[in-house]
Amino acid sequence: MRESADHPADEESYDPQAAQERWLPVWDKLALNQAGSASDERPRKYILDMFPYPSGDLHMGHAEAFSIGDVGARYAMMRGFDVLHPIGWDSFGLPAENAAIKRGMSPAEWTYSNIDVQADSFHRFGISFDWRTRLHTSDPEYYRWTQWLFLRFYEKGLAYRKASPVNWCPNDQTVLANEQVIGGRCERCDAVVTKRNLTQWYFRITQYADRLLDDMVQLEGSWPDRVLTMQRNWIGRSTGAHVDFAIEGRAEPVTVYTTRPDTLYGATFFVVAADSALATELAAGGGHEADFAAYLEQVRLATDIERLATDRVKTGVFLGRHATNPVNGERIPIYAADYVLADYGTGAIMAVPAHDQRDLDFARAFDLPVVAVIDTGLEDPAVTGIATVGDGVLVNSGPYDGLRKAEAIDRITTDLVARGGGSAAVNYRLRDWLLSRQRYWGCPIPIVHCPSCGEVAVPDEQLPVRLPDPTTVDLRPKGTSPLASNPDWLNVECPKCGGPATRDADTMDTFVDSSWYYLRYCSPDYSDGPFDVEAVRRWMPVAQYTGGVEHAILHLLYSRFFIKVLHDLGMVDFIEPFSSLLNQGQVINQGKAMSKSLGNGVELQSELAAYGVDAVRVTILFAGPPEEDIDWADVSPTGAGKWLARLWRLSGEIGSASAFSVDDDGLRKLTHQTIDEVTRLVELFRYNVAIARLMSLSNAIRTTVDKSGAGTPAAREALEALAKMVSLFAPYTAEELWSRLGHEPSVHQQSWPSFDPLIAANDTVTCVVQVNGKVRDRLEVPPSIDAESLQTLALASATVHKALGDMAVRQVISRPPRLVNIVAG
RNA sequence: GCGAGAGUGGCGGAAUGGCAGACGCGCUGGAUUUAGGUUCCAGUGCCCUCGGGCGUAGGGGUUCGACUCCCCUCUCUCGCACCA
Repeated sequence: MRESADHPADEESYDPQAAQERWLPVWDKLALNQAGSASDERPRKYILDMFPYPSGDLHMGHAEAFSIGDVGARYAMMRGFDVLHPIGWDSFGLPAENAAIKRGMSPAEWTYSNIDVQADSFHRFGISFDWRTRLHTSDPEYYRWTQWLFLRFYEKGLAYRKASPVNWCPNDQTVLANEQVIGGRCERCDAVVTKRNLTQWYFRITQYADRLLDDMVQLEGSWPDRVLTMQRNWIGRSTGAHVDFAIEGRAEPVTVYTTRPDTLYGATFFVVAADSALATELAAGGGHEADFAAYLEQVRLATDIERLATDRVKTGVFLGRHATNPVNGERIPIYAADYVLADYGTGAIMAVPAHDQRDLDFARAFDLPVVAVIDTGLEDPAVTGIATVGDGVLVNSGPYDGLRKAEAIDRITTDLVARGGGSAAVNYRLRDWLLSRQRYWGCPIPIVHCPSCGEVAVPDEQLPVRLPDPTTVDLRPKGTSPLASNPDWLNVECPKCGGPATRDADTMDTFVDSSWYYLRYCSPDYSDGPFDVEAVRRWMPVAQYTGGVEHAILHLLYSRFFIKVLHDLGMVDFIEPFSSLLNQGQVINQGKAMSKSLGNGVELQSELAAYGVDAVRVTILFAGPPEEDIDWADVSPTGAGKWLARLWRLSGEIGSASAFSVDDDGLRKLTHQTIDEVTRLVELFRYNVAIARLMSLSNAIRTTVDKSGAGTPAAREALEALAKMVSLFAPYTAEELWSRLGHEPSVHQQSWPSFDPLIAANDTVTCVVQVNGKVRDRLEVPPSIDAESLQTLALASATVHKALGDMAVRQVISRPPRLVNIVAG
C-alpha cells in the first residue's frame, strides 16, 4: 500500500534549489507583494523591518530579522490586508568611507555595489518586499529631504550650534553622540572615547524629554518592556529643587539641583564640576589656583573608562572659597571634583554626606563633617561609612524636625520658593543630540557661514547641497571635515548678502537619515517634499516593526523625537511612529556571537547553498521564540529540510491520486483545529509553535495516506490548508505543494485558510481523574458534560476506588470537561 | 551598586493555575538498501521490587491543584553606571 512512500528515491527527490529557480521568475512576473494604490479599499497594514546597512552581503542576522518580519507581512496579505512591506538601505556611514580609504575606491562605489549584492540576496531569499519602494539614504533624491527637514528643525530653533566638551573617537577622528558611546567606548570601533571642546550642531531633543517619556504609555504592551525601560532610564527624569547658595566674594548666588531638599540642613560642603566654567571662575582668587590647575589637567586627561571605574577613589581640590547654607547660615567650603558632572543639573551640588554615598566617600577622603539630618533607624553614616538614603524622620533640621521625608521635601521647597531662594525643578539625564560628524560619507549640513550674516540657511530651492566628488577631497581622518579640503566646494556666495562665505563642512550623523526613512517609503518617488502627507496618513503608523534591540535607545528614540517634531510642524497626525515593536534575537554560534577572531562564523550563503532558502528560514523560525537568540550549533537545517521534503513527497502522492469516497473524519478535525490554532499562534508571533503544529498535521496526513491511501479527500484538504499556512515560513516549498496539488500559481495569492468550528469540535474529550492531585484514571466524556455527571462518573471508576483504598472522600473538585480532583484522606 | 529578564530531558524548546516535557534535534533498536546516505517503524526525563515512586535552580507560602501566583536564596543574561 505504501510503495511510493517506501521508494521515493526511485522516482525523484525534492530539489529545493530547482524549486527556487522555478518559482522566482514566476513570482516576479505576477508582481506579488505590491502595496495597493490610494483607491484600494482593503484595510491597510504597514509591516516594516529595520533597513539594512550595506556592509558586504547579507549575513545570518539579516536572515533571522527579515524571515521574522516576512511572516507577519505574508500573513497580513493572506488575511486580506493591503500591505506595505518596503525595503531600502541605510547607505551613508563610516564603514563605506573606511573601506574606500583602504581600497582606493569611492565610498559610493563600495556602497552601491554592496547594495546590489544584498538586493539580489534578498530577492532570492524570497522576502515579500514591494521593490518599488527601494531607497538609499545616500541618494541625492533622499538626502535632499534630510537637509530640508534639518532646515525645518533649524527654523524652529531645534537645531543649533554650541561649543561644549564632546565625545571624541580618536580612531574614527570624529565626534559621537552620547547614545553612541557604549561603556566609554566608540559604538562603531570600540576605541576609548575622549573629550574635546568643540563647536558642534545639536538637535534639541531635551525639549521633547517629557513627551518622549509620557507618550510611552501608548506603547505599553506592544513594545517590549525592556525597551521602554531602557528609554525611560535614558531620559532619566528626576524631580527635586533648585536651591540658591550665596558665595562669599561673588555677587550672584550659585544654584544647585537636588532631589533631596529635605536634607538641606545636612549640607556640609559644596562641590562644583572641575571641568566647568564655574570651577575656573571660583578658583580664581581663592589662593589655591595652582592646585586647581593641576587637578583640572589630571581630570582632562582621564578617559571615560577611568571615570567609570566603580571602585574609583574620590578626588578633588579645595578652592579656598566658601558658600553659605541658605537654611542655617552655615559657612561651607567649596571643592572642585570630577564626580560632579558639568553637563547635568547646574554643574554644582550641595554635598550631604550623611545621606548620599558619593558625598560621604568624598567627605571621608577629605575629612569633612558628616551630619545626619534624617533618622532612618540605621546606624550613623559617620561611623559606618554607609550613607542612609531611605525614608525617615527629620532631625537637626530646625523647624522641620519630626517631618517625614516626602512631607519635608514639599515644605522646604515651598518655603524656599516663598523666600525667593529656590524653586521646584525637573532634570533629565538626556542630553541634546550631537549630530555633526567630521567625515565625508554623510549628508552635508545645509548651512553657510558668512562673515557678515553669520549662520545662513541654504534656501530650499538650492537643495540638495551635494557631496563633492570624493577625488577632490582628502578623505583621510584627521580630525577636521574632509569636505573643507575642497575649496571649490567650500567657498560659496552667501545666500543672504551675496558676499564670500563658506559652507558648513560637517556631515550629519547617519541616525538623522534613518529617523525618517519609514515616512519616505510611503511615497518613495515624491518630489514636492520629504513625503506625501496623504500617503503617510494612509499607511502610518507602522503596525509591526522588526529589528534588533541594539537600537532600543538610538534609532528608536531619535525616530520618536522626529515624529513629535513633525507632528508639531503639522506634517503628520500621529505622535508615535511604531505601534508595535518586535526585537528579534541574534544568531550566534557555539554560545558566542559570531566573529572572525573566534573563527565561529556561519556564512548565510553557504547555508543557503547547502540546504536551500526554505530550510534555512524554517530552521530560524522553528528554533525558538523570535525574540530569543539562536545558537546555530543547536539547530538543524537538515531536520528542517527533511520535513519540507516529506511535505513535498506527500504532495506528489496526493496530487496524483484520484479521490475516494471514503473519508477520514479524524484528519478533517485535526486540519480545522490546526488552522484555528496556527492562526492564533501566528498572531502572537509564536512562530516556533505554529510550525510545530504544522509538523503534527503533516505527520497525521502521512498516517492517513499510509493507512487509507492518498485519495482520501481529507488528506487533500489537509495538505491544501497546510500549503497555505506553510507559505508564511517556506514560500518556495509551499508553491511546489500548491502546484503539485494541481493548482495554478500562486499560493501566495490565496486567502488564509478558514476553519470550521463544527468540524473542529471534539465529540469527546479526555477527562483526567486525580486523587489528591495524582492522575489515576482517564475518561472519554462529551465536551458538554456537566460537573455533577462528571463527578458521578469519576467516582464510579474502578482505578479511582483502588487508589482511594480506605480513605474517605472529603471533597470533589469537578471542572468539566477536562478534570476531576478527588480530595481524600 | 541600581534596573529589567531568565533558570524545564543529552540539546533547541512546548504547556488560559488543571495529564510537565508538544514539535524537532540527537541517541538506541529494527525494516529497506551492495554499502553509506535517504526513507519507514518502534523506543527515548530519572528511579523501580513493575504496584508504583520522584521530577520544572534551591527553600518557604497561597491553592483542592503551582513550571505558572507571592516571599527569600542562588546562578546566568541584558541594560545603566558618580545623573546629585
